[in-house]
Order: sequence, then structure tokens, then C-alpha cells
Amino acid sequence: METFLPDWSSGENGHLSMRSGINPIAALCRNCSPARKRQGRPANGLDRQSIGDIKQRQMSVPAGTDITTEGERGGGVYTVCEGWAFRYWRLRSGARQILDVLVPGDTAGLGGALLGASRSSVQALTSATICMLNGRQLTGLIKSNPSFALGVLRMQLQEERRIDARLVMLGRMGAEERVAYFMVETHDRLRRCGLANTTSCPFPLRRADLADVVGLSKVHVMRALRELRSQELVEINGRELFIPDIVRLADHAGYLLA
Amino acid sequence: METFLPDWSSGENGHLSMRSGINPIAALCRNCSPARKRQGRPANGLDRQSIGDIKQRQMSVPAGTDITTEGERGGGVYTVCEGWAFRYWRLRSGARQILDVLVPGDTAGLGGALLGASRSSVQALTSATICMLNGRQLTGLIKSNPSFALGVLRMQLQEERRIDARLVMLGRMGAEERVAYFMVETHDRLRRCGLANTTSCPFPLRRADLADVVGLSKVHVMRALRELRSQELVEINGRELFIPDIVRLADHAGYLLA
DNA sequence: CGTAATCTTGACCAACGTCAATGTTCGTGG
DNA sequence: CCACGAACATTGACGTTGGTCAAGATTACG
Repeated sequence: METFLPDWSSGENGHLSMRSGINPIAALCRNCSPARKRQGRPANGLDRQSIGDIKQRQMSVPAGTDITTEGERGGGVYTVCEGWAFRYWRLRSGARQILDVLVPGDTAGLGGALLGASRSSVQALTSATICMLNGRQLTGLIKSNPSFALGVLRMQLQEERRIDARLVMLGRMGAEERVAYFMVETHDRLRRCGLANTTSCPFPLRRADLADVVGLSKVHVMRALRELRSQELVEINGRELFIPDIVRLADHAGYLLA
Repeated sequence: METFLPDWSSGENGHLSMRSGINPIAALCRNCSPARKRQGRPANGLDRQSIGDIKQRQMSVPAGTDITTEGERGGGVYTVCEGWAFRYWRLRSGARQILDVLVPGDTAGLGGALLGASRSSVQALTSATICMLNGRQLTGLIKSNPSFALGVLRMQLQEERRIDARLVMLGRMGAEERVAYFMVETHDRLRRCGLANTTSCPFPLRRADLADVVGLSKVHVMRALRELRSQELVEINGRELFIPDIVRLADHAGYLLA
């Protein structure tokens, strides 16, 4: 059977399997992500010395903080160490579209650093600690270290796949499928970096946030949620998401396991 | 009614231009893009010798040809030299979402080459000539040439920006805005590479294709189109798109002209 | 205990999809 | 040149999905 979701496990040798393993930028961060360090993949043949010069700063911010704002020039590159964040766009009308949710190990701001002013803003969804890298220096590292550059490119391409799937979701799926889809994707991402167990995961998004991810109104998200709950496919309890049967939910969202 | 049919398969109109300046992969293609050669921008300090080894093949295909199919492994990297193509996904239901339209100078298949089997398919929209590069060799070039790698990464990030905007379109815009948005974006891209003049550009998409880009039904696209036409914002004649006042249309669509 | 934020629901309305019929364009063979 | 059929464009009628408004319930927190 065919599937239209990205194949997150596409590294059959395992070398792409851990999400953290494919983010060489997160690997630069010395202080954050102890869980990730346990996995201990040096990833890019970077020794302490070569990355020692990269200026980095860490900051802890409360939920709701804007980490970057649209239009900032030559900004830094941000990696989420702990907590959640999201990248979003605001329309003239005031409407908001959440482009991507960032979980620990995810990086944002590359576009701003390499291309000039970024179009999207990043906001902390929970209280979070963020590792900031100097954009100019990171560019230098990419220029001087081909294998690092390749790693960054791979990460970016992986990202693109997820976004492609998101386009399909927004363009061609109904409300219930969208919500189910986002939940499967999120659970899967978290599970891959050890932040979720089989049947549940943290889920700090409010209904309004969820609505702005899946392109629906808050009220209609409620309807979809009620329906999914009544079929015992998902259950949100406070800020935790329960998925009794991930396979069944995945199927409901159009995702079929290989 | 008389229609002016642009020549897709040959002539000045269909060739690469400065747009390839930001696409280092297109710059590798020796045979296509005479316009770019005229400008003589070496882009990545690549001399003939270093790229001489890259195996490349050119092919001309009629409209409707599938250039790559979902799931292909270790595929090549494809650059559109002349004509149009599009990247798309098909759902179990049979529905199709067009992820991106490829105009001369655009590249697809990087994900497949660097990450393994690609999820999206590519199909020729018009008769087209495609330049195919060997994925493995291209990976080698990226590894060995940091500045080339940086260029590819930059291109990819540029791409991501466009896709982000597409997410906003699908998630938060109404039918009329979506159609208007896509038209402004397309015209803008074409204008940037000299393939459009101020008030018109080629537009080979059928109504059904347009619908699958903007995530609407064919019939509803018609309604949006009728409304836009009645406001004298756009006019489609055969396979050419007329935009009397691009600024007004951009404003209508919330598109930021650079 | 009180206030604000969030959740949840029903009632109603607008936007969008589906079906089906008709017109139009275009290529092909006579 | 014309006849014909296939693919595409266009439109109306009608059903469904999703948005908006508003109200009450629940939770978080000082």
C-alpha cells in the first residue's frame, strides 16, 4: 500500500534514524540536550577544537516569548534544547499560520542567517531553553567543513519532506484527517528522540494553536477532536496526548506503515 | 477568439536566465541555459575541469511524462532546462496535491539523491527538456566543494521560504486569494528570470492543475477565476496569463513583492 | 475565592465540493 | 475543407464542510 507521509525511518542503516543524528547544528550545542548526548553520535567529524570558536549563548524563556521576529536581519540560528516552540507567520488580517512545531533538537533561523531577513517568527510554546549560534560564524563553518555542510543540507531536505506532507494535509485532507495527521506526526517525531512512549506524549498546544497548525477554526478543531475521541483514536488530557492505537490512528490519517 | 501560444520547447523564451544564478546545480548543466552563459557568472568557482566529470544526460519529453515516480531509490537530480514541470503527491483517495511548479532553471530530486527514496513524483507539464545529473556524483561534488555546497543550501533555503508561503496560502487564505496568490507568485518568479513581461506571462496549467496547486476543486477555481476576471485583476487567455495591474493583484493576495 | 484564560457546545451562515449539463477548443482522419 | 470525438472550460443546482457568534462550563492561578 502506498503512503504519502514522509518516511522518517529512511535511513535503513540507522544513520538517519535518530532525528538528532541528522541535525548537525544541534550537535554543536555543548550544553543542551543531555538525552541526545547519551546517543553520542559525533555526526560530522567535528572535534571540540573546530567548534570551540563558535560563539554560543543559551537563554531560558517563558512560554509565549517571541524568540525571533519577522524581518530581523542577520539573525542567529536557534536550536531548541528544552521545551517546545513554533515557527509562524501572521497575515494582515491578524490570522496566524503555524508553519512548524519545534521540539527539542530542532533548529530554526538558518534561512535568516544565510539569506538575510527571515519571513517567519519563532515563539516559545512552553518555557524553553534555546541555544543561539552566531549566524556568520556558522556560515563560516559550513564553508570550511564540507561534511558539516552536507549534514546541514541533509537536515534541510528532511525538513522539506515534512513540509511537503504538510502541504498535502492542508491542501487535500478533511478536518478530522488533518488533526489526526498532525498528532501522528508529532508523536512519531517525539518517539524518535525518546520523548514519547508508545501510547502517549506531551502535547503543550492549546486548541487555538492546533487550529493554526492544521488550518481550521478553533471550533471546528473541537468537532474533529470530539469525533476522534468518540472513536477512541485520540484523547487529550491537559497537556498530554494519548494515542491508544497508533497504527489505527495512522491509518485514519492516511498513513500506512510499510 | 485568437490565442497567442508561446513556444514551450524552444526559443529565447524557454531558456534559463539569471534565475539559475541562485541555483548552482543548474549552473552545472553545460547544454542548457545559454542565457546564463552570456552573463558568464561562474557562481561557485567551479572550473570546467572540476565539473567535467559529472555525468549528465539530457532528455526531451512530451507533456504529461512522469520524470520521476514516488519511491524511486537513489534517483538522479533533475533540472528543467526548457518547459514547465511540477512536483506532486498522490493520495490513496486518488486526490493529487501539486507541491511546486518547476519553471526553467528549477531543480528537483535532491531529496531523493541525498536521503534515499523520494516521496514526490515529478511530471512534465509541457513538452520539456530536462538535464539529469548523477546523484552520487553530485553528492561527491557537494562534499568536495564547500562553496558549491553552500550555494545548494542557499537555494534550498530559498525554496523553503516559498513553501512556507504556500503553507500560509493553503491554511489561511480564501479561494480567491489563493488563486491570486499563486498567479502573482508565478508571474514574479518568471519575471525574475526574464520569462515574463510586465503584464503577462506564459501559463500552461489547466484548470485542474491550478485546482491541485491551490487545494480547491476545479469548479471552485472557476468561480474564483470568474470573480477575479470581473474585477479585472487577471485574465487567462489560452495558455497565457494577463495581469493588468500586478501591484493591485499582489495587494489582493497579500503577496509581498520583493 | 475570584478573575482570566481556556474548553466545549449549539445554532446558524458562508464557503466550498459534487453532480451534471452544455459549450468550446483542438487534433485527426476523411 | 469538413466531420467527428476527446479533452477541456464553464455554469447552475444542490449538498456538505467548515466558520462565526455566543453562551456556559471548566481549569489555572494569584
